Amino acid sequence: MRRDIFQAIADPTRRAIIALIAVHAMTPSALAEHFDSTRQGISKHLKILTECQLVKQEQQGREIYYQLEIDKMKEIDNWLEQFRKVWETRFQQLDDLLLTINMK
Amino acid sequence: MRRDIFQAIADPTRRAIIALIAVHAMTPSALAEHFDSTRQGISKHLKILTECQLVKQEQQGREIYYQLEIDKMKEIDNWLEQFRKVWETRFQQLDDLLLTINMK
DNA sequence: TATATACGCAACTGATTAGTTGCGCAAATT
DNA sequence: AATTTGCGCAACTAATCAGTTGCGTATATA
Repeated sequence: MRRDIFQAIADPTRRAIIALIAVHAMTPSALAEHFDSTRQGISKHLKILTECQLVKQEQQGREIYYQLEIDKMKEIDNWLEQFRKVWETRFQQLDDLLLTINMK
Repeated sequence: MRRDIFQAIADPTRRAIIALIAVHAMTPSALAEHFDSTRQGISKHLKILTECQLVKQEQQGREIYYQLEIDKMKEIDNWLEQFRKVWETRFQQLDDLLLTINMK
């Protein structure tokens, strides 16, 4: 069982679920209406999202509302940080190049 | 064959490859030395990374240098954009809350 | 109290995946 | 010219994954 964030967002259905519950919490049945698959299928995705703590549950009577743990999404942002440095450096290099050309 | 960026970065070995070649281009054999798997195993990962255009090749004699297409990484950043709005809103809400408390 | 609804869990299936070994080919070295 | 090195490709295997159907259980409604 790999079950990390990156594995969680690899599936397009899960990314769609994340986008939906980012707006407001939803039940598995409500979510399933947005997709072609069954409620159980969506539940499985929610289980994976829960296991890697991207999602938390809130029981209300017989309904369970799933909500996005927005802070967990920042982990992806943090991972991207190391590459942001690279693309800023490359941009700087392009900048330097343009400067050199202008100085000719 | 899914083969999109999110599927590409789902594998920890591929993320490690990306991090390595972000610094400078490397050959499959050189990359393989950093991992427990075989050169062919690494080549398979490079093939997936190439297919989703996260990586480009440059042949030099019999060696093939693989280089990161840093711009493609920005696609992940773009996807995160929609959630940045959410976490900024939540932050703003917390801010508003604190303001309300202070006003009491 | 009977019935409908919302859900999770378990078992199953077909597809995909990460990894392997074993080629063959082209470039470099001897 | 013979050998070594670097590589991609194909075939295979074991594991994982997305999705299904079929339960059981708890909550709500009639």
